[in-house]
Amino acid sequence: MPRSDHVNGTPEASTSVDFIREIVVSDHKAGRHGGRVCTRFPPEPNGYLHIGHAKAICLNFGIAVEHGGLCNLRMDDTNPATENKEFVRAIEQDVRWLGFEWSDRFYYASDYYERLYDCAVTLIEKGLAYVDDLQGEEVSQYRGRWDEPGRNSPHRNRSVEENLDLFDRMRAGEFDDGSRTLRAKIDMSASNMNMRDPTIYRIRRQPHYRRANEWVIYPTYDFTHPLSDAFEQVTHSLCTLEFEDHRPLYDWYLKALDWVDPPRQIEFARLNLTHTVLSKRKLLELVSGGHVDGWDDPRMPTLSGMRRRGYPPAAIRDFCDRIGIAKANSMVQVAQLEDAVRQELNQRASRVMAVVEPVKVVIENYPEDQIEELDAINNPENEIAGTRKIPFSRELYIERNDFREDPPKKFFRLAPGREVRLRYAYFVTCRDVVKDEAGNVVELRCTYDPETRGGYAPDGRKVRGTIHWVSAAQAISAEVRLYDHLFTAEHPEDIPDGHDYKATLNPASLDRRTDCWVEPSLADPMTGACYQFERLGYFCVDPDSRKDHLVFNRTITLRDTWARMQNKAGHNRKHPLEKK
RNA sequence: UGGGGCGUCGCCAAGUGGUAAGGCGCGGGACUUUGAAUCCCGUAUUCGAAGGUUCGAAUCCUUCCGCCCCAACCA
Repeated sequence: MPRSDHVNGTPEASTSVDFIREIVVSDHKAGRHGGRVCTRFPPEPNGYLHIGHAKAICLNFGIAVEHGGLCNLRMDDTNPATENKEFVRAIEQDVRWLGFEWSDRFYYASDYYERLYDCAVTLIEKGLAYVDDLQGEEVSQYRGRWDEPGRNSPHRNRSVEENLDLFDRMRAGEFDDGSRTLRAKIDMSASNMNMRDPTIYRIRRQPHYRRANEWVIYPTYDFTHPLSDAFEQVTHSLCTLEFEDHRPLYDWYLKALDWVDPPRQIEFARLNLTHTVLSKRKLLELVSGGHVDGWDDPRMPTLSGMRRRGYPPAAIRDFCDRIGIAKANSMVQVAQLEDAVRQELNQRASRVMAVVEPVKVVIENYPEDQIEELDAINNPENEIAGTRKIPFSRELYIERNDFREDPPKKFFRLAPGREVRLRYAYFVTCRDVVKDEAGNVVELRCTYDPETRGGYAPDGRKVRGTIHWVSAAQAISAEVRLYDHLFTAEHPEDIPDGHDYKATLNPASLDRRTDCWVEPSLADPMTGACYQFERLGYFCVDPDSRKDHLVFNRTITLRDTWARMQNKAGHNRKHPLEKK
């Protein structure tokens, strides 16, 4: 029993927090930043948000909520070449969908361009920045290497007046793209490469999606970011590990501009997930290369893809809580995410019956024209969800793999001469198997026991198997899209040199079934609604769905110990390109 | 090769000198009109390694090993 339990007297209070929250809590307690807590989520609108961003969103918005603070949503748009409005729209939608709200604190770095320009002028005036005429290759030559100091640019010692004049003319468009830059005057021999006179402004004749042709010079990330944070009075600026090296520069800019009560940058490890990729470059490649059907393809790790797939936002938030925040590079197993999704859906999803791969069953001793209405429970996890009526008749569909002509050991489902329970209906026994010329099973002839209505045997006899079904005459036809991991490789990015990660794309990641049957209660579902198709998994209504053509996405399967038992025979599905 | 980080169970991850939380996964069992859910039980004598300090070390010191990031006018 941890000692803290006794100290604060609450036995369950040993909830540990991550190192960032620890810092924020202690800053808050110490009354730093005037007792305020303000974070921000600063995506660049050059792609769609993915599950890795969700981690950052939950962290930033979560911390703000925990302290009665604020979290800003800011478009970090300083590179007009890659950014656009569609991405801004999608980002807003996804953050909102995830369950967070920023009211009027929606900002654009591009709204700060004038102010940033003024800051740059101040740096020049203080002798801390200069206009450099070195270009591309020369710059990197002068920068030196890790183990050798760089050299000062020959233009490093221009007068303040000359710098001011040149910088003004850069803005006015007097110089060609790339011909000059504004650089911070720091230290060309710094061991941290970021401090070797980093670029502040570059010349780019590139129309901006919001500022059009207003500017021909654009500020760099390293300059823009600390100042944007400062302008917005952010207190804690949380970012990923690769920016750790940039922190001295982040602090330098704020110090150079005499910023009072500057924000503090803290870095944490970004998320990696098995069986997928999370780099913007690769996601873009999957979309533009047509390997998936857009950013919101249900197989994508994007938030819009997950939304379409039927992942509840609460499950994603729960997942982010579970994985925690730390500084060690990590690779989270996708099973962790899937478990969060199942847990959420198990509570929420209405149970219905649907048959994805149908085989017809005829109940020989059931009256030809009779239809019964049977009671079915909507959600055993939630009593107030109530019950519904489902029709039963002489002709039904059951799942093809719930029948085996030659059943293996421990197979509890239907087989010649075997009795099973049709869920909420009757016990039936298979009497005959009808096949086509090719030997495929096309129909099962069964008999039912009228005494077992509702699925109960008055004589107390047991059946091991209960299978789902739909009544053929009332069933509604539907398309069902079954999804699997986008990559068969557990670590698609970790493959031998000379190979393309796309070679590990899973050819079976999408399996469209067009001849499925669902129970009549599903006649007119709302887009996005989620269901559990009993014994199959969780499904949601795809936006492609129409009243006369229902389309369901399989969000995730149910746990399937039977399938696992069968697979145990040793074949793991490791991709041939996977290492070791 | 210089700088910055990180190494605790298969995967995440607590732990902050007092004798290794928790979750996922996995294995076993109970229950079962979803082979689901639920419920039990089991899963690190040891914290990258080796030395040292200490009554006591995952936590402190030393050395070593391994992994990640950095030489864009990307973010």
